[in-house]
Amino acid sequence: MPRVLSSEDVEAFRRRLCVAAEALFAERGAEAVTMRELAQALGVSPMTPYRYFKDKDAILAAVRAAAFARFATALEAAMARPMDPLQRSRSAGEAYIAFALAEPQAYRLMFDLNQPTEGDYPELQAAIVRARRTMTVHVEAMIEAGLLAGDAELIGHMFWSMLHGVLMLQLTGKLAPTIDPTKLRALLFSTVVRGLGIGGR
Amino acid sequence: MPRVLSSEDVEAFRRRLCVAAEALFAERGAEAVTMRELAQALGVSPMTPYRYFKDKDAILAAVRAAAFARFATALEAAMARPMDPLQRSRSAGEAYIAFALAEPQAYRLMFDLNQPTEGDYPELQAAIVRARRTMTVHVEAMIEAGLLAGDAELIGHMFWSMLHGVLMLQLTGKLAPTIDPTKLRALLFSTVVRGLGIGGR
DNA sequence: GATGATTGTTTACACTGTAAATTTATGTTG
DNA sequence: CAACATAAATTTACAGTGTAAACAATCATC
Repeated sequence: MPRVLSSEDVEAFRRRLCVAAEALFAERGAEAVTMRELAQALGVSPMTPYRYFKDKDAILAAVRAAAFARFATALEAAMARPMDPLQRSRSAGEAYIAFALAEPQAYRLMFDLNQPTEGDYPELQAAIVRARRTMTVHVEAMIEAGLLAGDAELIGHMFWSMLHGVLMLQLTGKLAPTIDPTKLRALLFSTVVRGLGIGGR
Repeated sequence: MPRVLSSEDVEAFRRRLCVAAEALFAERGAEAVTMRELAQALGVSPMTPYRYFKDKDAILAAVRAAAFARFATALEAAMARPMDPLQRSRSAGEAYIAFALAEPQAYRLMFDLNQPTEGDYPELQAAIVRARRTMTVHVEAMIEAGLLAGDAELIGHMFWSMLHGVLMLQLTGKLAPTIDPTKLRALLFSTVVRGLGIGGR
């Protein structure tokens, strides 16, 4: 145990801890993971994490922030290649869905969990606003391109609501067994697109 | 303490317990409520509830079942008066929203919580299917009236998804502060209705 | 090399759900 | 009616939780 930790060391350990925590959270849900087993996974004593994070809530906040960052990165990547606004919008939606289905626990940590102390973690706060922005940029683009008219933020939230709704019902196993989630999403998307009058007519 | 409990007595205590549990759950969330304080709220010792329910999970199941029942009753009431299918559908949607906003915790208990042992409680199971049916009846009516074409269950799930999405984002405080939930719901509803081509054109 | 600060560990505590032992109060029986 | 049997409720006890506080171990600096 070296006497002094460079801030890189601290950062490194924090990252290591976040990775381990994320893996455990993804397995059995955040609530079910114990500080003691998290510590064991890192090969340190149960109290060591407390040197790097105030408490379990702070760890949760860090893991959430990381998830938001990955999410934003995934969406930005999906919109990176040049394409027309409608394509870009569809691509963003697909990336959103892909992320939620690939990392359901991360998705729920981000968008389902209600962390009352959320405001105490500026890093998390920043990650959230970045993710939110990523979700509305393409709507603005569509409006600017004249494909759509109205309040960009409101319309963005509409797409968000609809995606979030199906995904949450699917992820929590609430859909009727007879329902094919993919079909349901397709119907939703096409209906909303038609309702907005995008792409012609 | 009478020596033998009639099944009415048992039922009565169970109901009393469920009411108390619901109140506590609504205040601070189900997870945060302690068996000890639930017992205290009932004026009994901490272990007494275990005579009437196997464990805390069973209490949660009972509370959820009660919530589903109230929910179904509310929706059925909203659809009771004779009206044309479109009105009925709108009325059901409004009742859905009203319930979710009036009892957000109950709503989350019903539709957000993932209770892995859900299948072990037939009463809960029954309450769930009743609620689900209530949510699709009016879509079937619309299809029969020729206002709509397609798979009733799928379309019903579409409405459900969209309602659930906005409501969850609102209830978990994820909407941007600039967004008016009522406006958002109105936009969603009108867009989907137009997209489905209901009511003319 | 002694000192002091900083890292990590050990111990300890209040709290959780609940199993097991124990008490209490009643209905049944001699 | 007294004695018992038994269901109902309570008390006690335990393993496990997050984490505060005491402690031990390491190294930079004089």
